[in-house]
Amino acid sequence: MALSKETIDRLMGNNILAVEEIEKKYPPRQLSDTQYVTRIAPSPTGFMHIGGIYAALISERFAHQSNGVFILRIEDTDTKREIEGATDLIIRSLKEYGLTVDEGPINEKEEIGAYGPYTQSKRKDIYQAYVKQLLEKGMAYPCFCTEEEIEAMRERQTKAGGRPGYYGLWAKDRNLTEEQVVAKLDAGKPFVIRFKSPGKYVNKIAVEDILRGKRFFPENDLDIVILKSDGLPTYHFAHVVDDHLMGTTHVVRGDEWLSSLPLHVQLFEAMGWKAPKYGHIAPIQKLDEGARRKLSKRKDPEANVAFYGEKGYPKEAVIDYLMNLANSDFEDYKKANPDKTYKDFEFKISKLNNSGPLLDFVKLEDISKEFIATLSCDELYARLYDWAAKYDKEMQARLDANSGYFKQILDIERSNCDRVRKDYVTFSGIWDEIKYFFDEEFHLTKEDVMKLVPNQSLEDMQAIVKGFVVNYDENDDKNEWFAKVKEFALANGYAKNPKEYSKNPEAYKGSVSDVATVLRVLVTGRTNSPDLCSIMKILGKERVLKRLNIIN
RNA sequence: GGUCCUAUCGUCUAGCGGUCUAGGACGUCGCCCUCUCACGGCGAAAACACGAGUUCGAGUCUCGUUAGGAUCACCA
Repeated sequence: MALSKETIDRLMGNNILAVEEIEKKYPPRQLSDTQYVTRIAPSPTGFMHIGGIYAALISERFAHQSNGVFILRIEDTDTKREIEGATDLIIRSLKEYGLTVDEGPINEKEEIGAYGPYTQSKRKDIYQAYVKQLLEKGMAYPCFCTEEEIEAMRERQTKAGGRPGYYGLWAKDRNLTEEQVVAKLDAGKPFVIRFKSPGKYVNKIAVEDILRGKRFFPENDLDIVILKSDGLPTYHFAHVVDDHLMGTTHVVRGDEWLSSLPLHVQLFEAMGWKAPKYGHIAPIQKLDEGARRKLSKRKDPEANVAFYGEKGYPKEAVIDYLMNLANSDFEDYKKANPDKTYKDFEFKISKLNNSGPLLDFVKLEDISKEFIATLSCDELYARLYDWAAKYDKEMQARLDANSGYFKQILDIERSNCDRVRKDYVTFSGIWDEIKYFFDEEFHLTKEDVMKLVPNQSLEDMQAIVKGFVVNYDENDDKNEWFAKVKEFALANGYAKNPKEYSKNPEAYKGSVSDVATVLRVLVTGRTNSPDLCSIMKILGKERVLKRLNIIN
């Protein structure tokens, strides 16, 4: 019972594309069955969510691992929520994390790929052509209900204990006669186009999910809106049209879509198209006062990928962490293959957790630390510099002014030793670890020292300094340097090692480690630091002596 | 409320009927190494949500219960 051609033209206008023409422009891809086409389809509504990167990583791996195609499609059909610059941010974020898109927008103006446009607002004509086709087949109809009417209907439905929605007898515009439609059109009433669902709620359908296996749902019987009054499609319809035309083989998306799966399957069937395979992934969650919840865009700063950049987590660490969340055996792989990257790892989408992983910063920090430890001094310097240039101008200025000095500092126990220290967790945290190397940041007082070394008297500390200074030669290597410290310690009532001391604490003033601690605190203001001998060499004799003199 | 998803150490998880007195990683704790702190090495504590069933045998299969989560828009 389709409407007449005239009425459909009034509904849709009369310069609608022919669907045959469209289909011709989007030929099936020449790919084998084992090459997958995936996509991520974010909305430009604000910042890039870490969950978006997570989903992108999964889709990207899935596609590229199979020698397939990874598409970026911008879903900007909600003009009210759209935010200026958000598309650009999405593109930049993906790029930053090494998620290479084969097709899609590459900046605000250009795009790559033969199946575009990849921005939904630019595909308006395409959707409308298919809506018109559905109208012609009598599988869709105009609905003139106002938002208030729909709202009132929903209220009545829920009050009566029923299922809310535009379906069955509630779908009052479903069987409008041609005359009624024309009359409403004449009256200038705004309308939407709804899909005339052929489904029955009591029927059960089976749908295959690549992560979860076969699942059963009630058939969809909701006459959902496919074309909004602004002429743009809703997600459901755009998804079906785009993924058909673009040849998507696997739709990997958030599990919030699971419940509309019956609808999407039905839509594909109504269009006469083969539906893609679906995989629904659970969202990343966080622990909030003992309860798990989805990361909130508004409440949680860590939901924003920019957060990780600002903090200076290396992007490799973030990706490795996310990969670990997706496939926990990735860390075993990394351990067995330290030189390989996540791209060499055989990612298995079926191994994804179905309940939603919890964001764990302790683990991320561990991965980050391990990664930074693999960097050479020059690499670390370059990475730190890039970070500073973007997020910390003051730090950048310091690096510019003292690059050689910084490299010396960053190289302590790095290139010249087989086990690299893991003091640096993030780029933003490095400065705090090393700022004692800068006199303007070094304000140690006698009182500070006494607080930091409570088990040594001032006299003993002064004696240690005196004993150290007489023999100090800045050209000594590590062994010579330490031999002198030891010599002094032994001659002055300190045990030669902590074990000896703890065996017989009454016999000593402390152990050689106490001697080292006194020197360390005086020189660095901290009770822990990398190799003291190296630090002193970098600082230079003059400054070392000045610092040692603090307690005199 | 309807529909749907999920459930193994604190966290990420391995496990796909016997090889599970449940394995790994991070974290925690202890010991060793050690000039401090680290690094490294070794070790410990730490989990199958609960209840029925199927079976010779259940973490693994079925059903219930409970608890989390998602969804029910002219938002995606």
